[in-house]
Amino acid sequence: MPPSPPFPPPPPATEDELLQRAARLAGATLAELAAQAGQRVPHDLRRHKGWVGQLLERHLGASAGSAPEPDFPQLGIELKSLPLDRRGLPRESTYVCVVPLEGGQTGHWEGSLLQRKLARVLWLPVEADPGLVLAERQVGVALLWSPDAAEQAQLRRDYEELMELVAYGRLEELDARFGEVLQIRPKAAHSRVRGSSVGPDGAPLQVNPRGFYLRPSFTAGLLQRHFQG
DNA sequence: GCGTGATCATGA
DNA sequence: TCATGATCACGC
Repeated sequence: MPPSPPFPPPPPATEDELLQRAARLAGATLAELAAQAGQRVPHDLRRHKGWVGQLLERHLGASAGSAPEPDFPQLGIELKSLPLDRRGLPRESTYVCVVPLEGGQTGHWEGSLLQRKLARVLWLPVEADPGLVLAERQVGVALLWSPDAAEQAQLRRDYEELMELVAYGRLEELDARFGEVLQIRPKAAHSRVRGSSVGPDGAPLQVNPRGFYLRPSFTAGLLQRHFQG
């Protein structure tokens, strides 16, 4: 019997180590990964929405917890699971990070939390067709991605456009339709949650917290860029 | 309560 | 079918 590796594993020391761990997940079912983690597979995700992502985090040794920084701080790499439908297209937008609603951030792309989180992302595709039982869904081949010049430019344009509205206190007229590849949507336990922001006149204002999300068309594009033509 | 992990549920 | 706005669970 080969010795069982420790579980959960410690944070990967190098990028290669992370990639090797991720490669071993390809083809595994969620049932297999849950068993290795000593967990039971929920019947559905309705009350376990982050379960798949957190299971993958544990298998890879992610350490950042809920801190606002990449999942592997030493490596500067963010981990994202990507739920795919039967066509291989993303079913959902991808949450990236909270939108800074009051000061602190300049609105400049460089150095922003969003830019740091998207600088290097380990995408882990996971089957997510509604017709597939959760336990039988398989993990796909991981992709360590950085935005290319075009993607970077588009992200930056959207970020600056969106943050300009935020900076001018025009949050109330900002909705999910803004942004070509990046959007801002509510991100809270529920719609009654309030957080501090600033109104158009500069006066303090309490609003529902927001998050940055990548549109499915954007993640579909980066998958195609790497796995197809 | 906040930021993380996300998916759900509804209307167009 | 699809995007938006709403919501669920966890660690601290």
